[in-house]
Amino acid sequence: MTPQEIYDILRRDAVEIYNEDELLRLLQSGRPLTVKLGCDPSRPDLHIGHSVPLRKMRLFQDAGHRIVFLIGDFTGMIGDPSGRNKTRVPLTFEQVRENARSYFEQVGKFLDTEKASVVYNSDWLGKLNFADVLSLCGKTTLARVMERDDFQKRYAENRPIGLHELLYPMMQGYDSVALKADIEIGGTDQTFNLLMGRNLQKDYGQPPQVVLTFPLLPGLDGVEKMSKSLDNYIGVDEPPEVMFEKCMRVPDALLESYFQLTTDVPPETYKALMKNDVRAAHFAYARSLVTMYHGAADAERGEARYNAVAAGGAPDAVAEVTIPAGEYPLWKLVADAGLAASGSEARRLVKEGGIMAGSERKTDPNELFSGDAPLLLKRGKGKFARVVFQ
RNA sequence: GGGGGAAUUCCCGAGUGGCCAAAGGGGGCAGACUGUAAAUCUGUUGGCACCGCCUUCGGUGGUUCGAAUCCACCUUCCCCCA
Repeated sequence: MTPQEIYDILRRDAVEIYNEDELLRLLQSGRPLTVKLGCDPSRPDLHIGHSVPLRKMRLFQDAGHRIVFLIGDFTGMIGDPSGRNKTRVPLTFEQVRENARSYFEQVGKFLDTEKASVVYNSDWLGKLNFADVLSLCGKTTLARVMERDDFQKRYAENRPIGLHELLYPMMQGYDSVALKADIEIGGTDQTFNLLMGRNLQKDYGQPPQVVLTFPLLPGLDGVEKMSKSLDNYIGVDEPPEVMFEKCMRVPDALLESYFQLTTDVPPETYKALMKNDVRAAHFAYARSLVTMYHGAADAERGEARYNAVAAGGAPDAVAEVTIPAGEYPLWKLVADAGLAASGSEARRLVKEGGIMAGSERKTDPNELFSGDAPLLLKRGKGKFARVVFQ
């Protein structure tokens, strides 16, 4: 790809570029650029929302640039007591390294980890003394820091803002100084921090990095951004069947952005598809995404399973639970099969008509079953388990 | 430093001695309708082999036959004044 082609793709997918001319000039300069991406040192379960910036990193890597994953371990080790977030347990050095290792392993799905480097910001932030920190703080003002909309919001709502939190943007910005980053990419929620890096670099006499922000992928609920904790995600490590099914659940209104941000399907193709038949477009999306992460054979399997369940049947492969032979009330089986979190929930589900045993809808939680043959249970629209008596 | 408020179940938020497993809304789950979508309507939403019992209302002690509700201390947060 020529620098111009890379530039065009970036321009198409980025929300903002600060600024475009500098980016084009850098790309055309012919020298290998240092491209920075900041990573959270906590839970390293990657979902396809993460793939948005990672796919751009890949673009740079393929063009021979130096890509750097910056692990924000310094803040992670201090712990962030901010806002509503529950007690966030500070991570230990070992945990951070372990998380980073796992993160990197998953990143391998997107790019060549051999040719990428990983750095930890504790390496330099941990060495600053108080005078250094003060001098760093002197380079901005409270008003500037408070511009950030989440600070503003919290301030307006009388929610606490830790003094150290005000310094986070400074720390992140200083990372760019330490790395002499040419380009930094991130989600739109990082805009302020990324721009802080640009400012600080100028203050430290470096050429300011170009900042590229990319859209945050909305989650399957269509409201919040995709995240594991909100359970509205498609994980890159999920089994093909699950992935396929989740793809089919992507809200219609979001399918276009999912196509654009998470696949290589050309816009003309998916736009035409969506115009003709939204459901068919979902299938196309599911196929291309599952193929990307698992391969064509798995995509076919996922599709076959989806169709079987959609037609009212049961999939071939169902999780099996073995329990000792005997007589059990239905609710107990539902709970033991893992289809309900507790006995009470199992009872409720059965009463509400949410449970099928075999091909019959059951409504009496106390109906007894004993084990001559394995029993297939179905909860709701697509959760299955087979109970085997032994 | 002084004064005044607040902490409730997944979230927001009622409740100010027994009628409270705790109103209402959000979210979740399930049913109907569908495309295993959206919208809409309905039910449900602490646990327990469950018509009864057990544990929950920031923490620890106390008052009372009885406490989410009253008292003491503690913790955390917010507001006002300086």
